[in-house]
Amino acid sequence: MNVREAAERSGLPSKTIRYYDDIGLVVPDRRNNGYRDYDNQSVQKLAFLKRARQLGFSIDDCRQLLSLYEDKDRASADVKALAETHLAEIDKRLAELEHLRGTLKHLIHACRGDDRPDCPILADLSGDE
Amino acid sequence: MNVREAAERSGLPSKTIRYYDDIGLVVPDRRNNGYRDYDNQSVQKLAFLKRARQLGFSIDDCRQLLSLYEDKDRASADVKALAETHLAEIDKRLAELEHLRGTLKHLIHACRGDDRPDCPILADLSGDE
DNA sequence: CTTGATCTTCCAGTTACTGGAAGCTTTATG
DNA sequence: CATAAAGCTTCCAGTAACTGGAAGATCAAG
Repeated sequence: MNVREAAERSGLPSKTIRYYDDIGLVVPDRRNNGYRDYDNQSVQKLAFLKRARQLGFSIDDCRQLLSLYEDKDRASADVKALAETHLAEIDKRLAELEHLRGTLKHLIHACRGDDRPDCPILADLSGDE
Repeated sequence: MNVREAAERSGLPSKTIRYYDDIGLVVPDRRNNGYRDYDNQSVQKLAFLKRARQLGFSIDDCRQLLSLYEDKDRASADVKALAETHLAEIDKRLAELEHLRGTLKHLIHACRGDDRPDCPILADLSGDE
């Protein structure tokens, strides 16, 4: 499929998809006319990238994550170690997101209007880790 | 306190803290010698920014989030609406992170070594929403 | 067979930092 | 007191990851 359809299915702008091709992150086949030709697997990788980038993982992180599925030469233990490193990172972010959620929820329920200047949420903003 | 100590306490590099001053995100007092002087509240905002940025919220999002605590002129209903918008965004990201976590966990447990080329995780990469 | 939409590459601009130079201030040491 | 190291300042240039726009090729419809 063309880049436009890959964009629609993955949720990423075509511009970004071409950029990911340029940097070798998701490289599609080319047709005789030079057009990029994406298959379903590439679209899935792109959708995965959309998620992971949105969640603050760097392009380099994403490259590693994608390599988990691609690098057939890597030893099984390495794959597992790499995946577990990223899993720990994800768990850390989950905890931080949940903290952020709690802070905001607290704000909504406890601090309205005139009470806000005195509300104690700022003291809680930085978390407790 | 000086920028260095604010950096140590918030976890952000001093460079970034100066940048946040430049763009008016967290503006400290200045001493007579021109040095920036941060108080605890600013440090807490900086730590909050570290979290939120790491989790993929833009500077503009962060500006809004910080304004929830600062803008005393805003009507209570507006504050609540803004906070709830961001809360919804956070919930969406929580779900995405959890999905990512599930994918990785599945990889670790179900696909090792020689089985990987055939493992069905790629088909699951893009999620189901 | 032309018009309009999509595709291509390339180059410039944006966001959010990040590193380094040049210089002032403060602090530690002889 | 001198002076050297450390830390502060501003400013300017560079990086990462896009993002927009120009110039031109290609394709699908009327």
